[in-house]
Amino acid sequence: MSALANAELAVMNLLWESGDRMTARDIREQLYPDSTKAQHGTVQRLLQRLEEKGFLERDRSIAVHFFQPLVSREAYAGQQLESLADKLTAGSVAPLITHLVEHQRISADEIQRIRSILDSHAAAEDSGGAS
Amino acid sequence: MSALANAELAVMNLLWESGDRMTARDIREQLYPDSTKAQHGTVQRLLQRLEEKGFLERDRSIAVHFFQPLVSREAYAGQQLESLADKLTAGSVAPLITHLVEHQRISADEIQRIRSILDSHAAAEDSGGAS
DNA sequence: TAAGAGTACGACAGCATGTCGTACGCGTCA
DNA sequence: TGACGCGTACGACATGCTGTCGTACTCTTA
Repeated sequence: MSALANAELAVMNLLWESGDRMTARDIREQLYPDSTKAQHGTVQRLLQRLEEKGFLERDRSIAVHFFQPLVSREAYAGQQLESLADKLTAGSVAPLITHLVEHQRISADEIQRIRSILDSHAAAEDSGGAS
Repeated sequence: MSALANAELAVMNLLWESGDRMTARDIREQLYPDSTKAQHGTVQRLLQRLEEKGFLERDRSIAVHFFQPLVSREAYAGQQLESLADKLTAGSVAPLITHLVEHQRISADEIQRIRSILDSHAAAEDSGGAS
């Protein structure tokens, strides 16, 4: 999975936040509030490229297509993080966290949230699925 | 801080791994094992751009310059992770971790490492450095 | 001073990106 | 039925970044 450019990410953000499928018109109106005629094509182009990249799905059964994400924000974010770890820290996420924690770029609140994520995972492992 | 492209990252990797300052020649020989004359300029260009971006420092006091990183791998990695979180999850790192944990893209070992990072940070907060 | 090694940087091709224009399809309504 | 509006498909282009190379200049040293 490749990375998304700015405008492409903006489109995906709309789709992720809408929670429902959208038409190209919906997207254009939100992306370019002073919606001129020209931006029409721009949005179509962005949607087309996002479809090629496999980030969204297009319902062609109706004349006016509907668009919805194929990749969730969480999946994309997770994959980006993985790719970062692969490139920089031999696939390991811990060093990334280390730096953030040590330089206080993570709030105590965040730390607590992460800890409880890890804890709940450990609990699941214990009760059931450990390999 | 911007992102590094492939060739630039390769140079930084050499510097990070060497643990010492390097000359352009060192870098060229490791980056292009079949080191032709032309790659000379390529490496110089890469080094120049990395210097402009603030990723490395050049010792000009000698005719043959020495290069060393200004940004540690950990700092760069941490910053990239932050930037990722800013773009995708409103600055919060927890959701990124969540996905990785839930989809088992993190080993139990890694989880343990992260947990101990968080624990040691909490200990430091308790004993002394809380704001 | 001539040669060799190194530095500085202009120039270029390739690629992705964002943008626009245009051709075409399809339904609607006078 | 024909014109119009709206939507899709996509070619084309300017821009910016990257990696690459060539070339001019500098410095040291024999």
